[in-house]
Amino acid sequence: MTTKIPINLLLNPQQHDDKKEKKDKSESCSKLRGTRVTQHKREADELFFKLSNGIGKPEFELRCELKKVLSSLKVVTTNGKLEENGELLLRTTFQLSKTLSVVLSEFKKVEESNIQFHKSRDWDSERKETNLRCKVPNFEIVPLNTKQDYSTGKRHRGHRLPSEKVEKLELWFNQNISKPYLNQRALRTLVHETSLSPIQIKNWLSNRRRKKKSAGIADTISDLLFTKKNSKTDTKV
Amino acid sequence: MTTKIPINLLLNPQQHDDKKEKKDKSESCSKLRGTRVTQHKREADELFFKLSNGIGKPEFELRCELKKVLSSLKVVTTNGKLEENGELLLRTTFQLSKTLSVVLSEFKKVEESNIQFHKSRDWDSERKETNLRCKVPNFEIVPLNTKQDYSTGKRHRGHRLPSEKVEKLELWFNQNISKPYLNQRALRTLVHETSLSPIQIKNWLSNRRRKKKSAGIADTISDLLFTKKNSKTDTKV
DNA sequence: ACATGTAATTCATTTACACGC
DNA sequence: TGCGTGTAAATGAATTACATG
Repeated sequence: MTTKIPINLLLNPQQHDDKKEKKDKSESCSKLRGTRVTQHKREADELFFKLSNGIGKPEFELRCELKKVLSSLKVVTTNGKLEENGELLLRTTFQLSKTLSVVLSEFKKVEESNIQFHKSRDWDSERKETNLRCKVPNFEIVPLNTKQDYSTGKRHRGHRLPSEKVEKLELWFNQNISKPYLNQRALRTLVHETSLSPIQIKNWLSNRRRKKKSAGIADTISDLLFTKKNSKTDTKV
Repeated sequence: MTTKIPINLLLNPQQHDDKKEKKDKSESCSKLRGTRVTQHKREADELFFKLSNGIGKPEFELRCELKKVLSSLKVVTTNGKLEENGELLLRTTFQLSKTLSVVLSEFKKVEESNIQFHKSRDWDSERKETNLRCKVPNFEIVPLNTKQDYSTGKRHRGHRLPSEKVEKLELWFNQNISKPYLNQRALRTLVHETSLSPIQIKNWLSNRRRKKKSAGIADTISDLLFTKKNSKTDTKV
């Protein structure tokens, strides 16, 4: 059993958040806005240190501390004038805290006592030996485009197929790259593996072949032209 | 004076073409559909050879031959069962022919006799010494997103700024990356360079700072999560 | 069954503007 | 004022489904 967490819950407090999240955040931070930076930086460091050593604590206490960490870090990252590396570090910390907070919320929802999170590689390996119990859900970060509900059975043009099914189709396509055409047996296998209809699989492969064709040409020709494809002039922090 | 050619005119006969282009294409090719492949391949090779040696020819003749080349190549690339490299070569040829055809059309529009194209680097350097005359327009391939007309003065949210102006702003941003904030002098300079309003420039820089901030965090955190950002599993031809 | 055309939809991104500090 | 941030509107690429020959 895997609990799915939409990626937007873990993103920057800037875009792709849904309204509820935004409301919640601005509320919890408003009282701290405008206060001195260095003080909050110290406080945040302190809290985060406490937090990272307090894994055995009950879930509620952890959540309270995380909230404080998040608020403090929010202030620091908003108002702080730091050198680049310091700011990056703070932002990463903010994100990690937020991730932890989201995961804890999910646990709350599952309404189990004495549960553990095991999601991020680093956290995981570092405390394998601590009090592991039963009922450990697997968390999975899902990209935004697979959020929609396919249980209704209603399918429309433009609506995305679940990404894990697309992955399986992609795998088959790459394994049969030299001749990416279906025979009866392959179709049956894929239908079984993906639970998609034969029509969907045929459509998908047809579209995939077209995409491959197109992509190859575009790259080739664009090397010969002046066309500057790369609008990725972003300077990374 | 530069003549702008939208990139979509040069792209694959598959997507992102506008309706007129599509109509034109299907008409000119329909009569050839279904005929034997090898015959047309030979014909195409022949024509392309003739073409590449016939630079001194009048524009009209060149255009006729290009049309034939395009039709033939269309058939070959559509129906042909070739090994991968051969197909790629054919497609590249198709694209180059199409490029030439488009450029010639543009010349037609300018309604000048005895003119030369000098666009692609390779074509250019190879025939520097041939009959160069006056009135040589500069062709520029423009990306799709700058297609819209800004002459009306009507601006809306979401409507893209001309890419050359964005480039200038991007340049300024990167040159002042450590402190990307405007002073009076910088603002005046940019207003003069880009012909954008002060408000637009302020907005752009504000949005750009936000983007930088966000990008840095997203990258950082996504390295730590399982989030697979790269949907770029395309196998290039 | 196939390539191709294209409609419908989603997604990330870009631009503009609102609000509060 | 200028700033960061929230968010609306729009764009364009990509995805999926279906039509045609």
